[in-house]
Amino acid sequence: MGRPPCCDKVGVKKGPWTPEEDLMLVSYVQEHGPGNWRAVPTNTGLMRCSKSCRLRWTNYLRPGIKRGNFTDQEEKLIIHLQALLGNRWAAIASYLPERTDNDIKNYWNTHLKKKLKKMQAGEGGGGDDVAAGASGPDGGDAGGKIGAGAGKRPDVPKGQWERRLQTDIHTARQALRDALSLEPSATPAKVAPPPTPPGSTTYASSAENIARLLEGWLRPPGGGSGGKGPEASGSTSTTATTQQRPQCSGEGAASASASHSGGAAGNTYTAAQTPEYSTETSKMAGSAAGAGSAPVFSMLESWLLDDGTGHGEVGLMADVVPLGDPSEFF
DNA sequence: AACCAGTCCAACCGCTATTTA
DNA sequence: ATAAATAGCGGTTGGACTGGT
Repeated sequence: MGRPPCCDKVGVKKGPWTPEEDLMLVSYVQEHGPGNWRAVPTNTGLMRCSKSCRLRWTNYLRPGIKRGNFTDQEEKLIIHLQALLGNRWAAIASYLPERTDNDIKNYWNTHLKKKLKKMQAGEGGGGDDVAAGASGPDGGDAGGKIGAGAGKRPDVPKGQWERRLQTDIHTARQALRDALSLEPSATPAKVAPPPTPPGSTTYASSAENIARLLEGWLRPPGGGSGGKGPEASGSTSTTATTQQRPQCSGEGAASASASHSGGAAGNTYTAAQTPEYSTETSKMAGSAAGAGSAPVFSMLESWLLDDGTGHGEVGLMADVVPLGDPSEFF
């Protein structure tokens, strides 16, 4: 009965992606758009399973992805959303359109978890407001999956859990308001896009990314500090190295003529054209989806900080957060 | 300079949810 | 109504990198 896992097929390549593969995938998606991942390997000739292609696109090649350091704002947002939603990284990521769920998850596991632990140890349980969320740093439902049974409670009527969710939203709003007001310089009403630290990399467009990748890839070995060519130890790590650490391939961003400041503007496949990217996030970010995080933060914050009761609280939540099993929230 | 332990992150794995035939 | 196929999510891991000794 059970279907065989797609990746069990023989001849399916695993491991790090090469720039060439990235290029193939990007050009395919530019032409056809994301989705129908099943067809991607066959149509592109990639020896990857569809799952791997989708993951590569959403976590790495998709336009508008910001990489590098998380800002304090983002950090606080993640902490509070995690307290509210648990480890539902995709839902949390919907509030941070420039970040992938994988990124947020990694950041949580490597940074924030420890940070909160330390803080809690230091506070002796008193609790900084940051950790004052519903379920604590690890989330009461951590690891829980929608419908995953283990921690599942008896069915709650939808109306009931929505009311409870709304109550939680009020709590979360209050907590977030507190957190955001801690920022001395950042007036909630207009939060400038987080300044990009010198070392961090903003992924303006996938085409640009690929251009940069290929630049490093095609460079004769010995040219750069990280310049092991394809022939050296296979292709592994070239991708990660060049992308994670742009300085390895020379000036990195400087080599890219594409519009860096305009986010995805320079890409032929704009964020607005990307269904996956445009659906939820564009509701918040509007037409400026690729222009940095400001619009997103502004809308979110204006919602969070809006004292006017009311209209559309649940609506926004329903728009932004895919509502799963209600029992996950309690 | 060499070694080692810790950190970080891209990618994989297994599962559930949703869609389709 | 049912089963199969596909998409998506969250947890985990492997390996490169970094900093300390």
